[in-house]
Amino acid sequence: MAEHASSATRGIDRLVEVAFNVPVDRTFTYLSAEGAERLPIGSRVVAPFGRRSIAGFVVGYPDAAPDGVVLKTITRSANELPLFDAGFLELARWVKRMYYCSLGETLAAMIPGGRREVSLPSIADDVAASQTELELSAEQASALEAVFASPTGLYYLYGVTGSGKTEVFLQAAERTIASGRSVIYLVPEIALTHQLLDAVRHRFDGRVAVLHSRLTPSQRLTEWHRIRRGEARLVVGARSAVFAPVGDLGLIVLDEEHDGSYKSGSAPRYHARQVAMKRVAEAGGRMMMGSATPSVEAWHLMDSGAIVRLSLSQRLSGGAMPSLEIVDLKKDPGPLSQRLIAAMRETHTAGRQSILFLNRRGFAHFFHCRTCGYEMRCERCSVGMTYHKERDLMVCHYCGYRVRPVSQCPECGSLDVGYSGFGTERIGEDLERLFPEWSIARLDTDTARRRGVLERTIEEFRAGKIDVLLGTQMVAKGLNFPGVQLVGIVLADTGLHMPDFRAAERTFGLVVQVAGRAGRFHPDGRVIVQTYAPENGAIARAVTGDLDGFYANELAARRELAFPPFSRFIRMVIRGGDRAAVARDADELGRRCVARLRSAEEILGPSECPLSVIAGNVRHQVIVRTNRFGATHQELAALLSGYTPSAGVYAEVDVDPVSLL
DNA sequence: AGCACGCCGACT
DNA sequence: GTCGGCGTGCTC
Repeated sequence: MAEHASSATRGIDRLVEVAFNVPVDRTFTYLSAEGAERLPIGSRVVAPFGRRSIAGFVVGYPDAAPDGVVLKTITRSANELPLFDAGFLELARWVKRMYYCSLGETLAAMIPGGRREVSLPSIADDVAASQTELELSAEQASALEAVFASPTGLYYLYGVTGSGKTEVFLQAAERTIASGRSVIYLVPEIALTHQLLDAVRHRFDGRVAVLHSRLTPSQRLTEWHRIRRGEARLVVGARSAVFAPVGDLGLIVLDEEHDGSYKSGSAPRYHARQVAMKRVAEAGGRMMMGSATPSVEAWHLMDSGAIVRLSLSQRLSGGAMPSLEIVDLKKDPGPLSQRLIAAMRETHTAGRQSILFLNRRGFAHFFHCRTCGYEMRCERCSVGMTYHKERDLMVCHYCGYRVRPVSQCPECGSLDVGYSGFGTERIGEDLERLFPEWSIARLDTDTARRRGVLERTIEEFRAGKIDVLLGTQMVAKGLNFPGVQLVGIVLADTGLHMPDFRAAERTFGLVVQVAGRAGRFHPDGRVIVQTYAPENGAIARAVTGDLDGFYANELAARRELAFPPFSRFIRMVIRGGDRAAVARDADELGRRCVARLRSAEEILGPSECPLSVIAGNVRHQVIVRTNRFGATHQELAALLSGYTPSAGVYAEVDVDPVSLL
């Protein structure tokens, strides 16, 4: 008692540890308001910080005040329940450590930013999706049984589009919830469609919380508290939903596991798959991944047995695998080959629909001078400018910089200039000219910019009011249209020549995924793949459906180069406006890495990034390759804690980078 | 990251 | 003479 009294007089009882969303790898000690209850872990508070007042999170109770500073007092605590508990905080500390950022930055990324709860948008009544459990095929049923044969483990539903992965996921979720535990169901943002949401809302009624991008921060907060209260037992959402504060986590579903959007592009640069694995391991739950085109890493883990491979080989609902044909654009020139045009005519005559896919926006990708070789590049980035005809602008797709098009070379004045490298806008124009009497719709971020266009176009296409749907990624993922017979990939090579070791994997995955859009509901689906590189292994194997061959070949190549999954990368990008300062800092960081990362296999660089300038920032990189990740990670943490770049220079650390551009 | 304080050029 | 450029330093 005496002890308690004396500590109270010294104010120990009032000390709270607060984490702020600032890139400073430490927390700060405050006094809670006099006479107030001690603030619980997970409280959001507002406190004076420097010369401003900002929100932070209570993360602990120091048992001593720091030396030499006058403590400030918490201004107020948000009038709400704590946002997280000790277990959640442990997860945040793990993420912070793994991805090298501050605790406050991590918590800010894990927790919705809303300040007050609000009512949620009402659910649409017009539901076409299946509302009841479907009968499982023998293959589906045995996959489900395999998952539930053990209380834990990592499983992979490997199966073509239309093989019924979703139904197995939903029934696994139902069984998990029935056993009293909770479920997190992750999908790429683009796959958060009405179809899926209607299905889960009707099957799981009031027990589901959906976290999608159209929610306001306040609406997210409302869902967050519903999850914390245990009201929602199934959480459906994109990447950040992996942090949903469910109690007694029994299952995480990670659909479309190969999708790059599971990796965060800003601090903390976490991968939802890694976080999910960590969470199920801690909770003693199961994890189910699924894709028709697993990442090479996941395939390797399946080969090794670390992930159980459950194959779904048959298409359901009368669908059959489409026929795939390759068109060599060197022999039947594009952008739209005679073969593809003929196939579109046949499809139209048969009263069916076509989808054309091209992963590049705009009209043309290069403006160049045939006299002096000039090529128009962005002033602020090291990439070419794309011509957008409708807007009559040259646009940089990295930073948005735009300039007026010119009709003569800005360097030598020659009039012998031209555009090359077609995008969706150009193909759209070609289609209008070729098929003037058809209804053609284009779907990319340029046309979908206006609100409602995306939904309306999809609806009209599904209703058969559109003959040809032309688009980028948007038309490639998650959408199923009963009337589609033909899918044309306008140029399969787009990502192939990127200076990135995952280029082949991405190209392969894209072709297989897009091809899966055809023949989903009919046995006569047809896919035409146009390419300048028909002999390329990734494209050839995608077209022949030789998935085993692709993975075996790709893994052999990665093993040869000692690239992931046979090693791990940690990438550091040093960027800033001052070229000399960036080069100097990158050299210094590289030297320190060589000296101190004794466990690393190799230090690559420092060198210029392939995209050497973005938005006026010069970019250099150091890539660490290691077979002893734990040791290297620890050595790097020590190194970074004593490293401060020059003013105006920033170092970004990316663990297991997805892109090396 | 903010937001200050800090020292050198073109304006009422 | 001031207003203001953004360099660098700190935040309990």
